[in-house]
Amino acid sequence: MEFSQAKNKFIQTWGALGSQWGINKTMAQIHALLMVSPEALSMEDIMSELHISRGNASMNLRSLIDWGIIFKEYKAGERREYFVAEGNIDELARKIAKERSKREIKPTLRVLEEVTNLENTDTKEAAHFKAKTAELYEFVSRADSMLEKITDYKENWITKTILKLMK
Amino acid sequence: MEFSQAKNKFIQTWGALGSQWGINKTMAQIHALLMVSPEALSMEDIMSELHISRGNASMNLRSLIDWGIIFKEYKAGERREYFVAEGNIDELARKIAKERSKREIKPTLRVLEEVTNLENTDTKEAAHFKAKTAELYEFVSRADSMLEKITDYKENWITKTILKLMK
DNA sequence: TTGTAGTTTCAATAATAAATGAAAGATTAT
DNA sequence: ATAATCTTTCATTTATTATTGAAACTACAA
Repeated sequence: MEFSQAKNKFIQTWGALGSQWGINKTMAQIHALLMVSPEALSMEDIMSELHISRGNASMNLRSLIDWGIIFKEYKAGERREYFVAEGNIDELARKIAKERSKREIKPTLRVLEEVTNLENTDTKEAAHFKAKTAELYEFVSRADSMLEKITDYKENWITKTILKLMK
Repeated sequence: MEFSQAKNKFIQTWGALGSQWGINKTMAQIHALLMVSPEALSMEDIMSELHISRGNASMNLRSLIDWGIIFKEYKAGERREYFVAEGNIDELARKIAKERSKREIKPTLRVLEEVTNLENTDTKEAAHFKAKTAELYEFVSRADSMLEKITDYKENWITKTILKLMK
């Protein structure tokens, strides 16, 4: 396979994966492009490589920066901004996990906690509801804290230890 | 809070969470409804509780069955079908993890493997590309196998062990 | 075999989400 | 100041995804 073909395939695949995970396609593609670029790229570079508009590029670059997985870079004597991706993949995973936890899991936990505090458990339905949501709360909370712990070890020795444990 | 309010809030929240994870809203809502229902529900029940059409209900029930997280139930002497959710939450998580791995992670791994096999690494770009995709392959592959191992232990002792280890 | 009670399919429509591009904002150089 | 270069915003358009509903299909009962 040609380099340009391989690169394109990688960007498309990463974009598709993004969509399935609730991240918009372009955002994932820009990230893919920056990951495999040895040099920082300008907005123009990104627009022309991915055939997207200025507005689209601008907005998605901002989102990626908000997520903390790409950074701005300035070149001496140049006004234009350049962008690079987080280079360390463990760190990338850590940031994504943290962000999704903050945006999705934590709010869900708050709702679960709220609805499981239902006082009135007269009916069979209400009692079952309370039990199930409590169980769900426990589970989600446990999973979230596991994820947090696994990803918080930057050196990632714990991951290796776990894998060894489970051989 | 009233039971019916709490129930509604839970269903809405679960639906919203689903969308963010690439699962359609109705599918997640049906699942939420069945999870908190002590009795099996018919398609009619689901349609009227969620105010959705027959076609929508039928299609999403099928998807949920394909995922293995809800089941059909037949009542003696009744022609109509009833549905119940997987009751065990660990088992639910295991099935979801397995399904997403099969549908998304495994295909991604195949592409990563393919593109990283690029022969020609003359240019700096190509060399960097090969290195990055290889690194990504290693990472995704490691994460996938961890997930598999964690969720495969039905009794889940390993999860508890890990949490203890990381205190 | 016809009717009844149910389920599935799928083309049409509606709802949602993403992308465009032109105008407005910044920032630096002259 | 004014121009030049670059970035951001956001109303509009376009693309994607979900939903509807009516017809086709299935299985059983009379």
